[in-house]
Amino acid sequence: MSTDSTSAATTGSPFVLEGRPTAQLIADQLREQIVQGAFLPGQQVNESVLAVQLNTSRGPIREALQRLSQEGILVNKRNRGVFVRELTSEDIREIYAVRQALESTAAQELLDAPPETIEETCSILKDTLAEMAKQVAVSDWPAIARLDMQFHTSFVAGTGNSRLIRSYKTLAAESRMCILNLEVSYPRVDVLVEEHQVLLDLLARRDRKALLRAIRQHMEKAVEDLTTQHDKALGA
Amino acid sequence: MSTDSTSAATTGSPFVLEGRPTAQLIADQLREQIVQGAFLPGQQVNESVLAVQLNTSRGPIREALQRLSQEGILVNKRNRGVFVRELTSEDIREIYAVRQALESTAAQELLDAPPETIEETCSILKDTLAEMAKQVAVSDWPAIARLDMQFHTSFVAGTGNSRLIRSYKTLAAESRMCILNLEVSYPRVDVLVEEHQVLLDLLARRDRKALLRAIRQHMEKAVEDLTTQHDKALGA
DNA sequence: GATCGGCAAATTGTTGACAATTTGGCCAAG
DNA sequence: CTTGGCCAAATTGTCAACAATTTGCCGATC
Repeated sequence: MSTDSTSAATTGSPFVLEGRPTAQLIADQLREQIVQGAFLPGQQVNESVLAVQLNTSRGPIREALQRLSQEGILVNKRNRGVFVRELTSEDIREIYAVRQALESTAAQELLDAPPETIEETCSILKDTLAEMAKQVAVSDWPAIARLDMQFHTSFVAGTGNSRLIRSYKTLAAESRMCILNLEVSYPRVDVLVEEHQVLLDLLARRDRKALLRAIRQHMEKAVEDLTTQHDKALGA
Repeated sequence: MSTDSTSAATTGSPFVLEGRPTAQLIADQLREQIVQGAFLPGQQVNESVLAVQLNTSRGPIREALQRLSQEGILVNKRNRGVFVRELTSEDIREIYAVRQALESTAAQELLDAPPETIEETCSILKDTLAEMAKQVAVSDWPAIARLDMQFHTSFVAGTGNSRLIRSYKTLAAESRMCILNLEVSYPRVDVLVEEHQVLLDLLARRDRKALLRAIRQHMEKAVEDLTTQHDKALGA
């Protein structure tokens, strides 16, 4: 914790987890921290210390951790504790295969939706993309990773299909964990913005076939980048 | 577990939730009961009574209920309780749209897998189908519904893609809740076996295109059946 | 010197009690 | 007769203490 500014803990402690849905809040907060790399893969997450850190008891913490375990970003070893999941190249392939399936479906549902739905989605995506470009300029990689997934999540959210969204969000969190480790090996981050811009344009133009192809290529490229990076780190 | 009858308690107690992963056990047990219709849609599920019925405390019960809430078969109203989810026609369309996406992906992954993987999957599917035919003969609808989803789940499981499987299992549970209400309006249950046999044959023949088409049609037909049934019940 | 057995520390799993909140009914006022 | 607020019951949300289990270490023995 400490100074990382942006979100989450913010500050430390003056406020005591305001709000109503407590365990959910903790889960969201933790997910954000994990996904941003505040906890290293394989690291143990201790219930008791979290309880005191967040100024609550182990009950809500436990619920939150269990939730994140079910989402797959934590693993629960019986009577041992929960640990931040370590993702293998195989995991990456799995995640992106499912993402491709869901996002392709989202594309089709979106294109069959009323025009105003498409337009509103495009508008949201445009804003996200603009923000991403801004962060690319200052090379804030965690922010870029966040906006990358926000783009895709908003895309899927445009369908309004709550099951699609629910399934996708889980994968989005896992993807952010992957992307985070990609930082060093990405020579030109601006291609990221371009790639997403292509997706947005194709949606706006309602070019179904090209959009589906672009999604597939986007995913395949990501797997390529992530696995090579991953294997390289492993070999080193 | 005796068939239905009263409900949960059944049992009474000869066995006390043996085993190791307790909360998970409770969740599985509850999911099975809910999905079999032991709890009616909209009905409240009380933590305390479950705790005494299952001879445990509220802690594990709570975890199990939260898990099922996250899966979507229960809904959690803050400070009110958890209730069995009531599915609308819109929900049905959502569920089957995602199922189609995931199952199509599973088909493609399976067809790209080594032959022995396909063969083993076919073998499992064949057994399930045989069992289904048996239950059709005696018109045990809950069993048929269970085997229906077991067929599809095994199909997806054949890919070995754990994310795919995880996402699909959730939808499978929701689907069973839908199918259960379909009983009365299904004049010829044997077409169910035939339909699944077609899917199995196409997988065995590795006919990619036809298999994908069959999956799409299977899902579309299901939505058709389920929504008309649902709307009829609503109108009545 | 290596290995097996037991011991202690740490962590999760479980439990029962207490607090907070929502809901429905009841009573009174208009 | 209707409407408004108050009160009580029921249920979940939270908490702190206790129990069970796993792990790694240390010493004794072969």
